[in-house]
Amino acid sequence: MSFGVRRAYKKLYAAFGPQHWWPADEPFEVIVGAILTQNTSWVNVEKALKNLKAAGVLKPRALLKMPEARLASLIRPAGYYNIKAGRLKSFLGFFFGSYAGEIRKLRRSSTAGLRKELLSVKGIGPETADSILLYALGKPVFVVDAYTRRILMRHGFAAAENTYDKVQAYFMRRLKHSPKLFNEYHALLVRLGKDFCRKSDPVCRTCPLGISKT
DNA sequence: TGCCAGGCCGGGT
DNA sequence: ACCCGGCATGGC
Repeated sequence: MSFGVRRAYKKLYAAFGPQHWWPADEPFEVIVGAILTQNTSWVNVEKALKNLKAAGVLKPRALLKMPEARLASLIRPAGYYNIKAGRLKSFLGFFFGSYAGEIRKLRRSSTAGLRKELLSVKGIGPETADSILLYALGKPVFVVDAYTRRILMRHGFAAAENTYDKVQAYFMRRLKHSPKLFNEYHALLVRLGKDFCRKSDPVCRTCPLGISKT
C-alpha cells in the first residue's frame, strides 16, 4: 500500500478547502440522513429530508409515533423506502428504548460501547454507526465509505486489506484522534470521489492526489 | 437506455 | 469467513 494518509489530507484540503460537514441542522437530522443515504445519492436524500421537514416530523418523537407506511411514503425519493422506513423505526426503538430519545444521553455514552450498540440495531452497519458517532455526536471515529475504498484501491492499497475495519484502522493509526480532523478528512474524500472517482470514471490522472495506478 | 449513488441484511457456500 | 441477490428512486 502506498497511500500517504497525511500527505493526501494536505493535498485535498489545499485543493478543496473545508467542506462544512455534515450538511444538517441538528444531530437527529444527521442520524436520519445517515440512514437515508445508504447506497443512495445525497440529492435524493435531501428531497426526503425536505418532505419530512415540510410535514414537521423531522423530530424523534414525531417519527416514533408515525405509522411506518406513512414514513415510507415521505422518504420515497431516497429509494429503498420500505427498507429504510423499517431501519428508521428500528433505530427509534433503540433510541427511545435505551436513551429516552435524547441526543445528550447518547453523547454521554462511551464511544466503543455505543458503537457496539448501534451495530446491533437492525439496519445500522459500520458506516452508518460511525457517521452517527462522528457527525451527530462528535466522537473521534474515522468513517469509511465506498469512495474511500475506491480511492485507496486506485492508489495501490492492497485489495485484501480493503475491508471496513482494516481501512478504518489504517487511517486511525496514522492520524491524531480528532473529531474535527476525521470530519474534514472523510468529507474531503467524498468530495474527491464525487468529482473524480465515481465507479464509472476511468482511473484518474488529473485529480488533486495525482494518481499513480495504471 | 443503462448504470450509478456517502449500505445493509439474510441466505447460501 | 466470504459471496450474492434484493432493495428503489432520480440524474446523467
